[in-house]
Amino acid sequence: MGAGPSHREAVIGLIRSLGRPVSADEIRDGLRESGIGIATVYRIVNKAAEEGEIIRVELPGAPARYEPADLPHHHHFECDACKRVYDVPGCASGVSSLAPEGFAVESHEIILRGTCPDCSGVVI
Amino acid sequence: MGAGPSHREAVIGLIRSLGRPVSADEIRDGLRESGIGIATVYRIVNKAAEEGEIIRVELPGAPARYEPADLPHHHHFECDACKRVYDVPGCASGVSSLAPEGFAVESHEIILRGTCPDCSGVVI
DNA sequence: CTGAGAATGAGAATCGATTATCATTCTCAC
DNA sequence: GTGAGAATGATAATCGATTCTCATTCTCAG
Repeated sequence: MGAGPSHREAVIGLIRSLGRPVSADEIRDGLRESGIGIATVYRIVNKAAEEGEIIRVELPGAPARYEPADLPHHHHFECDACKRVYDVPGCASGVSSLAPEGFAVESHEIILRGTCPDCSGVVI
Repeated sequence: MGAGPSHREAVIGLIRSLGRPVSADEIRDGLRESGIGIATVYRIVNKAAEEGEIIRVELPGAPARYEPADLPHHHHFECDACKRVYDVPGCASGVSSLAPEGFAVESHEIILRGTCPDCSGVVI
């Protein structure tokens, strides 16, 4: 039986520490000194997502990303330049009431796009 | 071969008439009596998107969909049951101002999910 | 130490969406 | 009617993401 696989701790720790949703590739790159393989990264995030510790964040045309499941309600910002995804706290009011009569809204998602501070090119 | 309208007219006409974004498969199925092939559907929508007549709508985990480029600003509702995507008129106020300091927002996208009227099971 | 069982990494396999290929068919100016 | 060139459909090929396979390595109770 497992007592506490260090790979799992490293993966979950990375996801919790970065403060933004990370892809499987980003996880492997972030832990490359440990020599972890991509298959192991997928095994760990799939299991952790199944157990409810993390959630899968899917954006159009991008690989799945993962973030802690216990974050408060928030949305995402995708940088057009570096493709990184950031968390955006808060929510717009009246989002659910946009749906026409007859549509039962159960969840919603807001994606902002543009340029992140790192890529803004504005060097002061 | 049907002496009907050209394939391009049929495809664009279907996209304009349905009032919701449609995928390449939906287009072929909607025009199956014409015997149009999936390759031709892709050729037409790619060219029309390039020319600016239609736009590609990408949602997470779904094939690309296409809708007229001249629609007013709106968003989308994806039915969890039938997977169809509907247009939702209007927009939530203050969406762009959600981004933290330093993030330059250039566009945004709102996706509502839930059950559409067709799938609600409420028969009146 | 030892063996059973779990975990791992490398790479092959798969998956759905989209694109490329190519022989055939169609169009139309002449 | 003819021929050049464009359009088409069937299907093979490709693509990126993810999963599967399997030989090897690790862990640890006995």
